[in-house]
Amino acid sequence: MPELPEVETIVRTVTQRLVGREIRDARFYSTLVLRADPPETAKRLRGRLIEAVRRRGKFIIVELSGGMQLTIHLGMTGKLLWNCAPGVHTRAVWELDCGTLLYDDIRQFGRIEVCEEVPERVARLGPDALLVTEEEFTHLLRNRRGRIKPLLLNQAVLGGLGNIYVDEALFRARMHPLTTAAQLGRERTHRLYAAIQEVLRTAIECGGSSISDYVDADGRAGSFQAHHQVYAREGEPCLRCGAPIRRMVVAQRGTHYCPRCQRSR
DNA sequence: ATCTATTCCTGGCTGC
DNA sequence: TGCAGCCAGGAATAGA
Repeated sequence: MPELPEVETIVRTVTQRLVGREIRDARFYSTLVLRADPPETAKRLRGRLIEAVRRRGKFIIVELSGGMQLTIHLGMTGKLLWNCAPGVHTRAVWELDCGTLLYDDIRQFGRIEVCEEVPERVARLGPDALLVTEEEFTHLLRNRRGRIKPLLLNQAVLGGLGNIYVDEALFRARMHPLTTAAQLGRERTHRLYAAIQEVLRTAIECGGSSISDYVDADGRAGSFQAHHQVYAREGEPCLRCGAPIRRMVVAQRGTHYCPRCQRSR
């Protein structure tokens, strides 16, 4: 499941290879992923130079000459692969002057957009979880009556966190997933902010988490799953106190926490 | 504003 | 071995 650290890893893997290169041709095989006309979209890309590759939240944004933007969201099972052979799950191919970039996506929850304006779904994003300052973060939580886990998953509030990293950050902050955001004081807000930053930075250093089949553009798996302390550890002992990790459903997501360490509501 | 349920998808797993 | 049924979840959407 690609979240911020996985997307960041992919962007870092492909940036140097792509910037300055030309898109010679593009092909799209799925109108679930590309909700537009494939030949027309390919035509808009042909001959463009890649000026920059950026990440915003979980989006990959490829800036092209002439103000065109290629925006990719990996959904649940999307992958960008460099110089790989296409397979049954290949949904898009970009032929560059120096190699081939593939978009593979088993479940097709991912989306590809090509347009000159910032796509609506990118414009709606809150501040990036990796770049947000503690002051901004404090402000985001203020006057929120909702519970902390759904709030952190809300991309319009904070961009980039997904289910795994929210659970891991809440554990490290020793905060219960159902804690009301507005009732956090300065101390607990600081603890949560620090936990999010720590989890994201360590996960990026590890090249992300490979839970099901995530790999970066060179096919390398991440290793942060070895550092998971609660995610997918239901029934296993808490690494801090030994109590069995519990699982419940919050915001329709599997939510993993230690009932002893994460008591504060 | 905030909540819940539903939809989109397919591979992998469970249980008969 | 086969197969039905269920589960995983990011994000949009509808409705309460």
